[in-house]
Amino acid sequence: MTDEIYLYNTETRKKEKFIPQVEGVVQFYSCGQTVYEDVHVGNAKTYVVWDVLVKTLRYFGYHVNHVQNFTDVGHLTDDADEGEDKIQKKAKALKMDPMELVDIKIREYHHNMDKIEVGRPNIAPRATGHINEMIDLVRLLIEKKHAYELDGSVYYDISSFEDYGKMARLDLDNLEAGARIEVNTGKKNPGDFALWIKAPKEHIMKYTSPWSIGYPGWHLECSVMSNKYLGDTLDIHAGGIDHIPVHHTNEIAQSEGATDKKFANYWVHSAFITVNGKKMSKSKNNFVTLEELIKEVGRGAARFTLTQAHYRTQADFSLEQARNFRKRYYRIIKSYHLALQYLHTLEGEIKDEDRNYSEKILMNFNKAMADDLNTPQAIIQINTIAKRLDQYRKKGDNFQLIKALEVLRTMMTVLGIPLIELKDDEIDNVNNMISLRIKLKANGDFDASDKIRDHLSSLNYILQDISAEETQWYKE
RNA sequence: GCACUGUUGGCAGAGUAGCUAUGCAGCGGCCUGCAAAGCCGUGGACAGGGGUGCAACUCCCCUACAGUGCUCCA
Repeated sequence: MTDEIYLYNTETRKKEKFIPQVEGVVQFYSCGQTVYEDVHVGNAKTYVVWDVLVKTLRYFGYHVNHVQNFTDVGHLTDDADEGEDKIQKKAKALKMDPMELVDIKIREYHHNMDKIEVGRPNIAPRATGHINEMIDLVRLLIEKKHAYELDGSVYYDISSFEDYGKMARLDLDNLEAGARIEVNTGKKNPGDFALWIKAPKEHIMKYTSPWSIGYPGWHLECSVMSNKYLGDTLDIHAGGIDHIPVHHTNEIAQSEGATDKKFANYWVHSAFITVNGKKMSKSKNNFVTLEELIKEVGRGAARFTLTQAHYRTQADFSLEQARNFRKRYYRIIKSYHLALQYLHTLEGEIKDEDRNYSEKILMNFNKAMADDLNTPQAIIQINTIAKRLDQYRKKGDNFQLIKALEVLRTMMTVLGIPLIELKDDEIDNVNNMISLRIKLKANGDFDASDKIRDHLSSLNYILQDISAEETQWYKE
C-alpha cells in the first residue's frame, strides 16, 4: 500500500511522516503493565491504542515486531529510591508469593485483552527474566561514567548526560526549586535515579549483583528488553503520557548513555481517560475496571468505546457514555446482520456494477488512519457504510451491498472492533420462529407472539416489528 | 511555582483559512397490539481580547479557565 503514515512525535511535538529504519519493518516497543492489580479502563484504552497502531501499520503493509513488557519487579510505591515494591506489597497482603501474583495477573491480562480484541505482542518479556542483562547495563553505565555506586546502590548521574530531559522539555533548575523532595542526600544531583537498589533484609524479591544483594530500578527493564529484542534504535516507542517526564526520560538517558545511539525515532504517547474531568487512576480510586465495562456493555461495545476518541485527546469516561456507545455499536451490527440475512435468502445472479462509492469510503478511512490514527474520523466512515448497507439492501443493489460489506469488514478489523457473525442455520431458525410469530400476531394471539419474542431475546436475538408482516432482527 | 497540553452545539467528539462533520439526546411528522426500531423534517457551537489575511473557528500573540506532569499510576 502506498499511503504515507503520519504520527505525532512527542520529541518534536509535531506530526511527522513515518519512515522506519528498514523499509517495511517496524521495531515497536510499548511500555506494558506493572502486574499487581486489575486492568482498568484507562490502562485498557492505552493498550487498545497500541493495538490499533499495530493493526494499522500491518494493514498498510508493514511487518511489525511489537514488544511489550510485563513489569514484575522494581516498580516501587514511592519514587525510584524509596518505598516498597508494588508487587511484593500486594502479594504480602494476599499472603502469596510475589511471582504467584504476577502469574495470575499476567493470565488475567491476556484474558482481558483477548476479550477486547487486543492482539498479543510478538514478545511479552518479563523484567525478572532479564536481571543479568540489567546488571550488565548498569556495569556499562558505571564504566562510561554515567552512573556511580553509593552504599550498595547505583545511581544514574543525570549531569553526565547532556540531553537529559530534552524530550520531556524538563526545566531541571526549576524541578530542583519546585516540588521535588530530596530524600537521599548522598546523591550527586537530586534528580539522579536508582539503577540498582540495595535490598533491606525483609525484602523478598532480591538478586545478587556486584554492588549488593538488591533489585533493579524500574526504568532499567525497558532499556534492556527493548535493546535485546529490537536493537539499539527503536522505530517507535510508546507509552502513557505520564511516562514522558520520568520513565521515558530515564530510559533515554540509560539507553543512549550506553549505546551512544538514538534510542527511538518516534515517541508516541497516549492521553489519559478522565472521570468527571479528573484522571482515572489507581491512587485516586476513581477507576472502572475493564471487566466492569465489559459486563455493562459487552465486549464489542467496550472495544468500540475505547476506540472512539482520538488517542491524544483526553476523553472523559462514564458508564452512561459507554451505554451510549453501545447503541452506536449495535446500530452498526444491526445493519450488518440485516445485510447478511438478505444475502442469505437471495437467489439468482449478482450483477457487476459501479463500486466507486464504497471504495471512496475506504479511501477516506485509510486517509484518516494514516493521519496519526484518527479513529473518530474512521468511525464516521463505518457509520456511513452501515447506512449504505441498509440502502443497498432496500434497493436490492446486491453487488454494491457485497462490496460495502467487504469494506465494513476491513475497517472493523483494522480498528479491532468485532463484528458478530451469523450462521446460515441460525438465520433460518430465527426466521422460522419469526414467521410463526407473524402468523400468531395476525390471529391476535399476542401472548404467544410475545413469548416467542421474549424467548429469542433471551438468546440475544433482538426483534423489531417494522409492520404487521415484517420483523427485523439482529443479534447482540 | 515551573513545564506541557487543551478550551467546538444538551452530551460525546472530528475537522477545515472561505460551504463544516458524525453519533446520542431534543423538537415536529409518518408508522405502530405492546416493546423496540425505522423513515422524513428541524433547531443548536467554535472561551475572551488583539494581530496577520480579500477572508479565521481554523495561523500568530496575550488573558482567563481546565487537565496532566514535577510524587506510585497507561
